[in-house]
Amino acid sequence: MATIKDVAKLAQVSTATVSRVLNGNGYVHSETKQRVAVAIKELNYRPNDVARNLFKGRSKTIALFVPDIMNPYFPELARAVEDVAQKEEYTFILCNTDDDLEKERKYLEALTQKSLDGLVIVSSTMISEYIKEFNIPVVALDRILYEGVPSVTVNNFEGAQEAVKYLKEIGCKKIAHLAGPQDVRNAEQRRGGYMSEVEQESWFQSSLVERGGYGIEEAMASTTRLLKAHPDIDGLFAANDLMAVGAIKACETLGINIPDQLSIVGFDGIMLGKTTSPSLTTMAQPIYDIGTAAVEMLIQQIRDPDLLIDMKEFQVKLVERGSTIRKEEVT
Amino acid sequence: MATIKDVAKLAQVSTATVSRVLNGNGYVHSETKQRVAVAIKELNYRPNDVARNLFKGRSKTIALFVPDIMNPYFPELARAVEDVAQKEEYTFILCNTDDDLEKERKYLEALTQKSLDGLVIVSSTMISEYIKEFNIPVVALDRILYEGVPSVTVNNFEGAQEAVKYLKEIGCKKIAHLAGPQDVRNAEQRRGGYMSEVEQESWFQSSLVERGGYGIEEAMASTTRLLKAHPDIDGLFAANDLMAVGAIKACETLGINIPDQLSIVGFDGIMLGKTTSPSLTTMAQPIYDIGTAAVEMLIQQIRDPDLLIDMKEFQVKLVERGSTIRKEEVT
DNA sequence: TTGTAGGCGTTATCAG
DNA sequence: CTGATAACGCCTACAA
Repeated sequence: MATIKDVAKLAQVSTATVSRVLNGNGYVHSETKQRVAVAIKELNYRPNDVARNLFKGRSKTIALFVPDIMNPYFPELARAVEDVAQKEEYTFILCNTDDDLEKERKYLEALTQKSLDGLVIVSSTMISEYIKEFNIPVVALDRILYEGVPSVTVNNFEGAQEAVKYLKEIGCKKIAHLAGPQDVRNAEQRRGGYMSEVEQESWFQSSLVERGGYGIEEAMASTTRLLKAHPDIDGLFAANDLMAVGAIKACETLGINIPDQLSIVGFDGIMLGKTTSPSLTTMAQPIYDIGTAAVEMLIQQIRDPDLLIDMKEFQVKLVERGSTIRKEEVT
Repeated sequence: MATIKDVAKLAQVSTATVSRVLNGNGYVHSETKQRVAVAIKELNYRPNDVARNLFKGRSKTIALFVPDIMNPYFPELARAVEDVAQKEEYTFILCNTDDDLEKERKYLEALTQKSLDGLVIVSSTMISEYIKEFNIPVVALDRILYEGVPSVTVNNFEGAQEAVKYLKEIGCKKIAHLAGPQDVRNAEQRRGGYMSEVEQESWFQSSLVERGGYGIEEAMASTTRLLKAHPDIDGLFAANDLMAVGAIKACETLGINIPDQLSIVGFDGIMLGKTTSPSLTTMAQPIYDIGTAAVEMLIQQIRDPDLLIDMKEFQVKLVERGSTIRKEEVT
């Protein structure tokens, strides 16, 4: 690998001059600039970023922390973040945290040593103390960490309300909820939205809410329990699409026809919902846009660290597909 | 951030000594070692990796090039690569190349400037010249690049043969093939496997092979065309799971019952195949293991650059699910 | 067993 | 307009 010295020697100038033409700083006679340019081309010289980073103390690198890239929600997010990073000439590091505080800490420590510039993080575990300690620009995504960290989220509460309203409107008379993990903020918000819509209903009982993890298998079990206890449920709102898919699978096994006997609405709008049979009606998040917004916010923070904290909230949108159907009015 | 100098000062030794205890090099009196250790703890000192990398010329960083992380095959792969990287204390960089040669080149250039240590690459476009030029350890994954690059693959040809044999065995009398892109090596191998099994059959016609991209939508169109032209097809082998899912969706629209009227077998074993209705019979790849093997091979290359080229081939395995059914013998 | 000094490749400052 | 030179933080001969 050629270094700046080689270029300087070949062009018969000092390294300082080469550096100047490289960065477009200071004055350089156009003729010497030419000579340098030629030398650079000649040697196929590329500046060493590591040396640069050492000098500057930053690395033009950002990381994305997700619980698990295999969860279908995250690839689209990762894609968005990577696209922007690439466009802005940042290197993109991906970390799977498994929502494990210890793993998060390790990653952060390792990356700090590499002068990481910033971090987009999806986490329900990461605590303020840690982040503050590392003193690095952060944007929280999907789930708010704590006051004082810029974040990008969606209107979980209202989205959930809308989902339930929709189920009511198409004629559901008894609507259950598959709730997500208690320690995940957005899951609680969605449950809150559901509750606010059904609490006053005469048919409501607390046993219509079934708790579980954010996964397919668990949701299948939950759904089965739910339908055994309440065979007359005709509407189901799942806290995320994965759970909704689990519900669909469970109903397939139980011989319950969707949407005729039971209408199901999910949350997230992941691709998976398009390929099930029936395909899944869902409250879709603009996942790609969320990711884009998050990095852009992050890069702003990096450029101007004492920018005021920004919070952006996206709106979810009802996407009607095959898992719900409007009941015929029986007047 | 505390530096090695701060530690040296506090421990009343030279930076050389601190460096020695840090790296376990050379002799250091156990007592001074203690003092240094205390100072390190005291200052919460962490060595600056950028400076280290500058000195050493390597960065403890590896990258994974995939066409698009949103393609359901890749998250599992990425997870595997990242897991090993993390375990071996490498930083993991993810790049979406869109199978675009120019993008690949840009990434490679940028990463080379950052002293990338090695690269796992899934690509049908990347050409030998480029890689050689950058002179960096590489492991090709899923699709072989060219002779002389270590690679990890699966037995595409035999796997495809097995899929077709299986369809025959369960009683299919006319088996079509949804072939993948012509410029993707593994797609051609799978087509080859199919051909070798059907060429001799009296019912075979070349129009039973329908070409298309590796995506759902295209496959829906191809399937529809295929079934219009040959309504009597009772078996279908798709070059990958995504296409198979497309085929299932198309049949749903066409009112063709799967598996009763048509048995479908995919290739890859992605999670998506579990959630369709019916669920997808497929030739499953050990995706996670493949990823693991690739990085491990890469790290070996990094440690010992003039190791002999290694090629590893994994076996695909038939996973029977709902999209195929054994026909009753009519004797 | 420990310290000194030079260098990894760049950039910014300060003279000239 | 250009060239020395001192950092950035760390590591490894070479001396002592």
